[in-house]
Amino acid sequence: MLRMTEHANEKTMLTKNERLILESLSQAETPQSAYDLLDSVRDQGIRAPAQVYRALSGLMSKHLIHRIDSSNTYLCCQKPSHEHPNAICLAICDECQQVTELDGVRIGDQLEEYAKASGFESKLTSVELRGLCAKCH
Amino acid sequence: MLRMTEHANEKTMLTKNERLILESLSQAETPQSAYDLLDSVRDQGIRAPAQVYRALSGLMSKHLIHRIDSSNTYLCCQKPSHEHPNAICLAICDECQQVTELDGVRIGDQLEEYAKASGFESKLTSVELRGLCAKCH
DNA sequence: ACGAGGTGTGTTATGTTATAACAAATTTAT
DNA sequence: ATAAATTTGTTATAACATAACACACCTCGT
Ligand SMILES: [Zn+2]
Ligand SMILES: [Zn+2]
Ligand SMILES: [Zn+2]
Ligand SMILES: [Zn+2]
Repeated sequence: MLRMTEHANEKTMLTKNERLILESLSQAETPQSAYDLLDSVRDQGIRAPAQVYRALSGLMSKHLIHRIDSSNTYLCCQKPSHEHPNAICLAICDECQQVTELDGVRIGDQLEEYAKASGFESKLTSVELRGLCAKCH
Repeated sequence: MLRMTEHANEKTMLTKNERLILESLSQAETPQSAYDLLDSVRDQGIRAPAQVYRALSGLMSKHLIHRIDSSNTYLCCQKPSHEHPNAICLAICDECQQVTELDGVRIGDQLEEYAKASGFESKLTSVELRGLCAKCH
């Protein structure tokens, strides 16, 4: 971990492996699987899935990346400065794989309303839209 | 498969394995993994994952079951008569695992609106809310 | 009746995604 | 300095999913 003097901004508190994985993800043009990432950081000393999954897990809890459940892939958050929204909303193009992150606060609030009608108290919601992006349709 | 004379209602056109899996799923109290289902139908002649996955795949395309991407599990559709909505919305209790299916037409339309602002044309969206159900919170 | 085409089934093998468990190294706190 | 906490490296295994192929069965046109 980093020294105490660097604790100021919690978002920059990344471990070595988290930095490697985040760097690799940020250079990718499309969402990457954990094993894609493993391949791309092998030459930087990472050898086992567990190391990658630990880094991914840390980055997710810091809200710097998101996981796409429908494809078991990961991508950088496009709103890394946002307050943790109650929903993560990703519009994923089935043609070119580009992803656009939508406003998770607005959509999350709306969904929370709907759910509340059934007595459900939502904490964390995930929205994945599949279709065609502006370029592809 | 059934005879031609029974083709009338496409929703009842289930294969033997689809019927077995749907029956098993409908008796489960919580969402089941493919391997949970495999265990529960072993004594009815199903022996391999591929058979289960084929049945699940068929049932999903007939909109009789849904898959929960965040937990790799499957459950019966709670609105089996609904016209195929543009969104499947599941509110999943983290305490008791009960799932409530919300109105996918209404929510899907709303999300489609939001996405369109980014030029995205959505076809099929999935919403998974995590939290506590009415009983548990 | 026959054979072609389509669909469903059974089976084996393999591919893909993710975690458990533990020891060693490093960082931080006292 | 030493103890405590965290991060890392490593091996092994668990959990989830599909590929590929042979065979059975039904339907349809001849
Ligand atoms: Zn984000
Ligand atoms: Zn596109
Ligand atoms: Zn449904
Ligand atoms: Zn509950």
